[in-house]
Amino acid sequence: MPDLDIKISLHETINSGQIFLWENYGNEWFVLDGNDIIMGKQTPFEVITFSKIAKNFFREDDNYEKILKDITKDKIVKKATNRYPGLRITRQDPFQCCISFIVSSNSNIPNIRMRLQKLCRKFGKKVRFQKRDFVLFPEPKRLARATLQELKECKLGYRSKYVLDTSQAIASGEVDLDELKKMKYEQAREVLLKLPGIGDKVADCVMLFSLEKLDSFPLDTWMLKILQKYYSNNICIDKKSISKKRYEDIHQNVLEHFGKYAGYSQQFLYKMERDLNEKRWL
DNA sequence: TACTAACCTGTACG
DNA sequence: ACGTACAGGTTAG
Repeated sequence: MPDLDIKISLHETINSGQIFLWENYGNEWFVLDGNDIIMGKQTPFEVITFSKIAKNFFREDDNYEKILKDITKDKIVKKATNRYPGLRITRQDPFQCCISFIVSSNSNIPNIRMRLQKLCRKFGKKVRFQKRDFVLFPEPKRLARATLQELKECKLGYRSKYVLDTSQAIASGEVDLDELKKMKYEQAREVLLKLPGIGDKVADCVMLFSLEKLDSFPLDTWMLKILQKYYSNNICIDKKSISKKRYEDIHQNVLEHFGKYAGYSQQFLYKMERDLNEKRWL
């Protein structure tokens, strides 16, 4: 019996480029999230965590209908919401989210996944959950005392130094990611941008997927392409890459056009355009 | 302030 | 085969 009133689609959500460490076994989906594991079953819908703490990983607490009503004022977004019913933004562990997107720079999804898996295997704790073996994502303090050599063995390349320095800043308490949840977008952004390896785009990803900033709108190469393709009348983008000042300008324009749930709009648009271009999600 | 080149690495393509 | 280009960007100059 297909669920006609599907509120959360595990398949669409997990296959939308916001999560890299996941596995699917039929009806069951497992997502690595910090020192926890999220297991979702699609039908009947159920979410169980390794920690037994409910954390609304799929943002079950969002008023999805209200958000859809708001973002579908835009016709292109409306089309995407019809195509991907149940696509959600996730609420991820902030540290894992930081490292994941630092590692994502100038790379592609299969490669990002490979690096993160190597990080887990080298530094993560082994656990057993639902009769399966997993290795958790490493804790900040563990990565903080890794060597550059070890990180390079995980194929992080020049990102190794960024991962090490950022891990140290977080492990030492110099930057408290949980504190950023309480701040406004601009304030949290300012703090994140001080961390090495975190620039405009990565900061937006971290804020959208782990720091409760639904007004974040990561501007990657795909989103720039999308804005040029569908929104050239509303938002002017002349080049392939953009400068720092331009990024802030465009974000302001984007917010005015898409509204306070711009992050959700972004996820639907991103998902649609990637699929249109037959890009891999794993 | 705005713009560029360099950057690790795996994979897809010619 | 084997070389080249490119991928959810960031940084230094």
